Amino acid sequence: MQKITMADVAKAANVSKSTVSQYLNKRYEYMSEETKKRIAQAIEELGYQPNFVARSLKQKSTSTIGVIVFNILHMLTTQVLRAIEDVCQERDFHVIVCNTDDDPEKEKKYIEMLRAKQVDGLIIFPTGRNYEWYEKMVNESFPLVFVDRMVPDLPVDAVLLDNYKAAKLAVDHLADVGYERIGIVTPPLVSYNIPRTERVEGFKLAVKARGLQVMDEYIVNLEIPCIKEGLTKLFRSGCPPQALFAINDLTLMEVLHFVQENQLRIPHDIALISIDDVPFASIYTPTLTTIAQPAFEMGRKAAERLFQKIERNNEEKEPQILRLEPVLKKRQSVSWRSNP
Amino acid sequence: MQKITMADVAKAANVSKSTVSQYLNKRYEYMSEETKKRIAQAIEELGYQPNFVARSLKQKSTSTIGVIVFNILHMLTTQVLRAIEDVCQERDFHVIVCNTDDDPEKEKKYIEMLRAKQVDGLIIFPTGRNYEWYEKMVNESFPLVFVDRMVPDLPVDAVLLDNYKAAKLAVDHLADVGYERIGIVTPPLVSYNIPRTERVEGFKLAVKARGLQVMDEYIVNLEIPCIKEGLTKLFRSGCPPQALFAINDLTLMEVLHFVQENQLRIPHDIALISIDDVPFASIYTPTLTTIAQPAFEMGRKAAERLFQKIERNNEEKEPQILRLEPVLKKRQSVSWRSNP
DNA sequence: TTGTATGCGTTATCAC
DNA sequence: GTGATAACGCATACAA
Repeated sequence: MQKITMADVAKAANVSKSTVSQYLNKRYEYMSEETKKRIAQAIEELGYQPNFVARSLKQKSTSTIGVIVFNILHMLTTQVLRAIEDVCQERDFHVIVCNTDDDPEKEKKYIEMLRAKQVDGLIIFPTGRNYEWYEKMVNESFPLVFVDRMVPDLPVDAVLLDNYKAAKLAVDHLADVGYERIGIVTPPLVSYNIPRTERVEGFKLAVKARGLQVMDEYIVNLEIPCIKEGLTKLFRSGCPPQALFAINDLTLMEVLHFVQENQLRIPHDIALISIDDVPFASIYTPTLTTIAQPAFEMGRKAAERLFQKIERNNEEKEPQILRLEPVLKKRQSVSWRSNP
Repeated sequence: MQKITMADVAKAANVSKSTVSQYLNKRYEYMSEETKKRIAQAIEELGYQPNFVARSLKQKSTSTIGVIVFNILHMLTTQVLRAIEDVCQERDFHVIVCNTDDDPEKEKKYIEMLRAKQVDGLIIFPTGRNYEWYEKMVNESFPLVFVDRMVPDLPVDAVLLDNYKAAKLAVDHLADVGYERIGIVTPPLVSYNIPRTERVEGFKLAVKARGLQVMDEYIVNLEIPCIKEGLTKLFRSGCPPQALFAINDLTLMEVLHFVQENQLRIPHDIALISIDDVPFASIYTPTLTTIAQPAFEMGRKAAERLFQKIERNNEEKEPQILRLEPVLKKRQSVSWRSNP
């Protein structure tokens, strides 16, 4: 089963390779109907399939982009990916997906390999810990867009949630219905993880803006497996929070486990709000109040921005940080609380 | 910022291109330390990055596989993808992910384009409706593995759930604890969707094997948006089922919505079991009894099988249909029911 | 141990 | 309108 090439088609149709190439690229202008037919027939008979690799080599463009994510298992990632795929589909581009487990070494390797494979652009959910590599791409003005996280001091386009607004939305909603002692649950705060930092920061600002107290012990920042224990301690203390704000879906899961194990009633014993509109929010009992990230919009915007850069590579626009609007989904896990 | 090529490196290091090529491919055997150093230095100074496309053209291998799925948003898909990615990572392969929305036209186009891009193999969650294209790949003995679904009468390796066993597991568990009137909920049965068909078939067999009655009106097969309505009708009828078996996560969601809207109590009013171990199974109230698919194993097995075919392309083994074991996760949504 | 020549399958530039 | 011919960047057989 050796491959049929353009040369074979040319021979079969009694024309030259160049003519076949013209035909394939629809440069019909100066081509006789006769030859067109003969070529079409030869292609058909031989079952010729163009070799895109050769074409890519010549044209210096692969119609392929790379997407490097830190965890493909996150809902957000999947949805963003889906949106990116849709945009690519419209343009006959393909997507190479790579998973880093938030490991900078893997990220570095992927960046290197994908660039070696000559992808036309890269969308990255960055670990945030490969500054030189990001910078290198910027310097070469290689098409690059960050998603979900951004890297400070680096002029790279990024599409992410407006985390401050999301936190404010949560706090304001809780405060509006009468909650005063509000806790927040998050994985550890690390400098390179911007969303976490921003959400906690936004939380503090919003609490203060409401004239409420920011209680340090209400800020639970622990590795995922330790969260339940941390919450247990907090709730055994004298004055536990009346409401918890879970910073993302994974922490929400831990909070729910905690609630279940301790037979707490939502929202009576503890009100709950979280970022990420988990799929079971509307079927949980009670239904869960969440703050949805516009995941598809994030993916679409990121992809569109990337294609802008791919298509007119020259015009060096200012890097643009898109902060998309969170959406409050009011459900039952937060409800009116009369003041004591 | 024009590209640095091997020729540039060769010139800078004062050697020929071939020597550089040797160096890059670690064919050090007959190379003097001196030249090695010079080449290494030249590469470093020029910031040379190999062009993998050119290499691929020459070697007829791209170190890239394609994965065509029908819905990347399904948990199962994501998990399988993740496992595939892990296997590929070990081998320095990359994965191009394509999403078909279960549309055969899109699938066809993707198969064509990915083959044009010279991927070394393909893992497909098939729509089941591109028989000729699948067959073409088989005839050319192009490395191909199906996942989740299989296509009857086509000698293609496939990795899927043992759907019969899964259905039997569900029915037996329900029967063991005393349920007799068992219903099943599924999207429409169509010939090309093997898992659905097998699960319903397996359900019927298992019910009969238990000496129970297969009631046609207990087999709810409707488009997802119609399921709630169908269930409503069923439960208004004289003799509704005591337990429901949801065939996958999407139908489960509909069943849960139905349950919630009608304020039914699980498992008192209706017991529930479903295939797909949804992430909220253990935090739902009550916790949900499910039958887990070994998603990671599926992905890993599929990828390993594909690499076997890629590596020793010749040996034409009999196609192998791997049916993986479902795992019953007993939780609270099914519990002892005393016979009336 | 290193260099030369050739080819991988296309596309692009010119002649004809 | 169509056909030579030369790239594209790398790998490899063979020569030196």
